[in-house]
Amino acid sequence: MSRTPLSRKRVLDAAIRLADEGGIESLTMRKLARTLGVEAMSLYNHVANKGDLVDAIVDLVVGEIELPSTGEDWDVAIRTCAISAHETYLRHPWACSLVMSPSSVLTVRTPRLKYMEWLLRRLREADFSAEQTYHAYHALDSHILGFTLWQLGHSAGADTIAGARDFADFAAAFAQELRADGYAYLAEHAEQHMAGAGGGEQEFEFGLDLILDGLKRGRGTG
Amino acid sequence: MSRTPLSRKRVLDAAIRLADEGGIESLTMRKLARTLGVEAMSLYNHVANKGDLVDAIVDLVVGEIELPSTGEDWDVAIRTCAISAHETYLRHPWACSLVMSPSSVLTVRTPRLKYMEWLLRRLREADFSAEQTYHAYHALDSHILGFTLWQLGHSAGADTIAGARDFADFAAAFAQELRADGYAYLAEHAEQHMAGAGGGEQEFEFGLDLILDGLKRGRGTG
DNA sequence: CACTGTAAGTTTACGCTGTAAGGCTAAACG
DNA sequence: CGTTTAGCCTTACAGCGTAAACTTACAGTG
Repeated sequence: MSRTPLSRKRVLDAAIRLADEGGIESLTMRKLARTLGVEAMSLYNHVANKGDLVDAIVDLVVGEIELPSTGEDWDVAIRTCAISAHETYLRHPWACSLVMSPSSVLTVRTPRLKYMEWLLRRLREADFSAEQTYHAYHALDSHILGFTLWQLGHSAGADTIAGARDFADFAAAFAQELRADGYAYLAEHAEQHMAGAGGGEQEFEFGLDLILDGLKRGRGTG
Repeated sequence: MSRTPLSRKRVLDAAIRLADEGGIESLTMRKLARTLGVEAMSLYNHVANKGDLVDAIVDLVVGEIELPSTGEDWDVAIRTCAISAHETYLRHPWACSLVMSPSSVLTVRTPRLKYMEWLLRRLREADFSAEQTYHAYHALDSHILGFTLWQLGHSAGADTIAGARDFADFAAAFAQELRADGYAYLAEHAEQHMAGAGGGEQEFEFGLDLILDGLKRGRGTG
């Protein structure tokens, strides 16, 4: 009967697929089981509970982030890593907020530890002081997660709009409405958003380079 | 009978109090009603549904952010605003992730619009180009929300630890364990975290100034 | 005064959630 | 062969958001 037997990997892969398609709130034990042709309770043979399941798929996602091997300069290595993280979180839009969400400071598992250790090591080996590294790490991680989450929030809405009607018309009408309500600068900003169809890579790298340049300038003086 | 009649304000205030105390996931229509001495369905006379309730309390929180009146220099005004936002989100730890969370790009209500418009206006009036303003806004907002969320996630765990046992002993043991597992730099980082008892203001302002300095340097050249 | 319309609160009910407890089946082992 | 055990299923429960219908209280009008 049981055609392909369940396994932790099969469960986790299906869970990621489900979350990628419908968002994390659509990931339900019953629904996940259904996509695997199984009953909900069977999942508990491979997963302790839903929290464990979620932690595990977040770890899988964090494991996708590229950590360039030693050899490249610290700044290009960190830049590559940050961009890879950004792309990874865009591929799995539900993961970003889970990585940041509370309740996960002592539940941190190895892929996350490896990521953190890698980033800290590259900074320290680039001759940043312990204190500078401490600050730099936070500035970088805040930007990676914060910006990506921000971008995800706003692209979710934009998709809805774009799919609904003629985009250009809608954008113009929306900006006009904002201006009528006295939000002139916001209207300008919204227009810039709707004009830049390519997504947020440019903005992401702008902020990233702001931080990296600031770090370079401060190195040695701390 | 009904001693103090319900009202939207009473409902929202109670909801904020509940979320402040037990986190957003502990905010339940039934529980909220109970704290108001009322049945769950009564709330729907003052609130369209739970989504509306949540949107409304997020707006109240965003409304707490200080937007310095014109008169101060743009950089100190924005710095004040960013720090006020940081403190506000620390006061209401559940709000930060909601502000960033998807589904809220066209649901944005006036307090959020006012905040965005204010920040964009200060930048444009400081002679940043439209494009620079676009990037600067994202860099700033990413840092404010991203860093705060990051800090909240990690302080939640720290609180648990601190309350549980002798803090210094625990911290030393934790760092030692990390080192034993080959995470030397991470151990150093953890020690820095546990040493800095004051919380994250210092780190927040470090990243903020990194961005503000970068913006100052780029102004006019774009 | 009675009559009526409306707003506010309650009751009941439905379909959803995560998961504890226990039963069934089939392969693995002595 | 009998027994153990791992994997899966069934049932059940408490809690969730909320639709629909019911009850109550009060304001306005004649």
